[in-house]
Amino acid sequence: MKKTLYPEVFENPAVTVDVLLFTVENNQLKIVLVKRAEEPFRDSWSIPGGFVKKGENLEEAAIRVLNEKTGVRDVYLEQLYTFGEPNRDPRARIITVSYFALIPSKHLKKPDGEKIIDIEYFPSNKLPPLAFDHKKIVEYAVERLKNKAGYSNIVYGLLPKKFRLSDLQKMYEVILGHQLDKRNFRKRMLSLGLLEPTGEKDLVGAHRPAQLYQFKKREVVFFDQ
Amino acid sequence: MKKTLYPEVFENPAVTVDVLLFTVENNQLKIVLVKRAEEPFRDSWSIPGGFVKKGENLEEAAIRVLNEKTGVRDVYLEQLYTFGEPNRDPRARIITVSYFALIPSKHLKKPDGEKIIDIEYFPSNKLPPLAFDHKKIVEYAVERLKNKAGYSNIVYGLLPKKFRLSDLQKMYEVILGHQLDKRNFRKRMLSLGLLEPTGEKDLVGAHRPAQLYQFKKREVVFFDQ
DNA sequence: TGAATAGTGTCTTTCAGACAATATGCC
DNA sequence: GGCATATTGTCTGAAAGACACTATTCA
Repeated sequence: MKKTLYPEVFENPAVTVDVLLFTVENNQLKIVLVKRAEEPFRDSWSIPGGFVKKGENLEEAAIRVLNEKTGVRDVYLEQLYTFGEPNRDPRARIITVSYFALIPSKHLKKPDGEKIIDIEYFPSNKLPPLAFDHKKIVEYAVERLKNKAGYSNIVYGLLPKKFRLSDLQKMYEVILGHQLDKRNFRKRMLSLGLLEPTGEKDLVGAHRPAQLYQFKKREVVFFDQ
Repeated sequence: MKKTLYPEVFENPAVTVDVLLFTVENNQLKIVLVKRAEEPFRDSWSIPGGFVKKGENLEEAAIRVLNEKTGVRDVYLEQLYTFGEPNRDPRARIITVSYFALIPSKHLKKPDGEKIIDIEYFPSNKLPPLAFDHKKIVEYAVERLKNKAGYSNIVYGLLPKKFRLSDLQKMYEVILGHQLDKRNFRKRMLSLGLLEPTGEKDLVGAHRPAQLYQFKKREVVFFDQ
């Protein structure tokens, strides 16, 4: 079979980016979903996503789409996986490159667009029915997040600049889904050398004040890469 | 800005799959490259790849393309990363989903197509000039392979059905780029429970014959997922 | 018996995990 | 003093890493 130099345009699939935006709120790992305003799957919840534009690369597209749909800026995004089953979208062939990110829950804003978009956090283990193959994508992302958490400072995105070690521990506990020993957790976190004490103390509450820490670097460091 | 329900077709990028096919030969980690017969980058070496067809999913496309270009079948493929810089191909917007695989070096065959395609193994640390952004893709894949090797039986694909432990060790040494202690290696590999002795012995050479082993399961198991 | 590779065990160090008492500040 | 949270160290078991000698076959 002869292959044409230029692929037939009509065969080109559309390419989207989907952003899995996680947060921790009320001791639960939650994910941001938006309600679809159009068919197919009108009124179903879905992962915020959008088409990749001509001049932008995939990460730029993810950043733009995230901002348009959720108002969120300045987050660390990591490419997750590319889903491309031929019939995952009933309208047309749409291949989606998924990204994930973690943000503090208060960072979410409703976008300023002309129409109000329904946007909401859902506990990652109590999802509503989702459009397309989005259930599978969310489950894949949750799995990856749990695996990555143990070897990274990925939770950086979830915390304010200065935080208590007990805040940090709580984030890990929620993501991993189980409790951690306080002494072992502190030992390990501090030995990684990613944190530094700010010298400031948290003076809230009728109890001993906690040292506030911050991450030395803004970049997320992965230890398995 | 109003978003159309259906993306403008002319904006759709082409989507390809590229397969990074590694082997170990002469104690070197090598990768399969094909010489381009057409512009752009005519006569440059490149990663075997091809366009995703309408009815197939990404992995099916990778399997097909791999077979068409290299004659290789029945390999374990793993999705690696999706590259989508807008100008990575001078002809048009082409987004590529990369996969990688490992095969015994003898499995490579020149394809039976109408024209002879130049296809060759290159040591992964001595690459010729590559077309497009393929250098970056290969380097990314080599890095991932090294990181994965320690936690998986991914080298399964590199060995014949029955093999000596010293063969297995050699594969790891070549991929990781450094030597391993024989006793510690055997201790760890056998304790993982993935291998079983076949009872057969390798009677080649003027020395004590080696026990031949095989993997219990055909599936590649990753310990970090 | 010499050459070549197969096969094996111990010690040490390191890391993860279990576990409980003291410290500090506010009321 | 009572309450609430912060902070700290030891022991144990498991796994990783350093390290050297014996076993088997063939020429």
